[in-house]
Amino acid sequence: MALSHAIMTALIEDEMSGYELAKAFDASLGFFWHASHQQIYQELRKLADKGWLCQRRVSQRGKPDKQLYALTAAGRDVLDDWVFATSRVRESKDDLLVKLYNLSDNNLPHLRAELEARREHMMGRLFLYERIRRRHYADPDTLPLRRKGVYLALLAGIRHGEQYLAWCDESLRLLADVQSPVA
Amino acid sequence: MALSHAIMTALIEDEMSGYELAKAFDASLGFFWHASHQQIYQELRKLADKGWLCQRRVSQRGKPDKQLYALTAAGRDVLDDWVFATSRVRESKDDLLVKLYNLSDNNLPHLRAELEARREHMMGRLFLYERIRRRHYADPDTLPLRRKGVYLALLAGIRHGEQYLAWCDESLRLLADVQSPVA
DNA sequence: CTGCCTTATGCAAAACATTGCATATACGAA
DNA sequence: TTCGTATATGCAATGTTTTGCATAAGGCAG
Repeated sequence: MALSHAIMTALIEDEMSGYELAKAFDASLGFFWHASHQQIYQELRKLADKGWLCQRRVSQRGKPDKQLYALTAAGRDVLDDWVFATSRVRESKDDLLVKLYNLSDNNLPHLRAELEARREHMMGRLFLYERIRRRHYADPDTLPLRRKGVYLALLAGIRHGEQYLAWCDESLRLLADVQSPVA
Repeated sequence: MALSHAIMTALIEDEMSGYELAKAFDASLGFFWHASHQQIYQELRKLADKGWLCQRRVSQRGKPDKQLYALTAAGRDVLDDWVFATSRVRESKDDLLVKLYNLSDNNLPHLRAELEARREHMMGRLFLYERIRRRHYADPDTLPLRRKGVYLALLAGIRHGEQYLAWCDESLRLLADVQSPVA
């Protein structure tokens, strides 16, 4: 219901190939909307069939041909309408939280390790976010409107990351002084 | 790949019917793992077919019969093993963040309204979480181990909610003094 | 006694997502 | 010259999730 819209969103300013889109997703929109290249290629074709994107083949030197996709006027309209539809909140579906319901002496060390891993992962993610913020969004108030929106999405990622990190720490602290079962 | 595990997790302590499970999901695990009743019924049958759950029909007075499902030893083993599998992080897929990439003078009022709505929604959610916390998890350090895990999951929800609320406020602030386009 | 709500379960189809595989060109390193 | 990596696209099968519909009994309000 919305990968299509995420893809069209990525094409607002520039036409792109499936491959470039996959990269762009990894570097921006994909922070909150992951999509594999297979999904992207399939969706691109569907969107082109519907007339929301148009396609043109481009030859390149030293590289295979690529298919560039651009938003059509019809696609632009669909996207604009979609923004006005009310969207519901989706829960995040984190395995780790379900696993924590199963916490026992037996799996405690493993779950501690998973918490550590999440902590590391999120730390790396935060460094990346912060670098992007410093480079492109240092002064949010002066940004043009659309960039403010992008900034707020990034900020959501940053705030979420900070909070998640703090939660990992708090969790590890609570689980730190649990006694190992007596042998 | 993990709805099945969430369901088995919900059955660790008590046998339940599909209907009861759906309710339990809405009130606890469903905070981070939403599942509709159709999904639950389908999954329950699959799990029973695999021998991870066992089924028994119970007649009730003044109500239709219900199918109770309980975790088998095999199911218990599968669940235990699953906890040890490393789980990857899933991104949250929030429509609103994608919509913010489309921010314009045109949709600004609508997106502000959506932010307000999220704010209200999350506020209600937080009240609920806090009530549960105060009632059942007032003193985390003294909880038995498994309950500590459940508490940490709840805490993740609380921290996430607080952060989300703050982000909504920050976003509304940034978008508050944007000039309406001159007519 | 009619209509609506809650309890209780389910089918079928469609939409969406993941996994594994397959193909091809070109560049640089060993 | 072979191997790995990056570019570039795709099929097929499977698995997961959503949407829409259907059934049926009992309780309660008007």
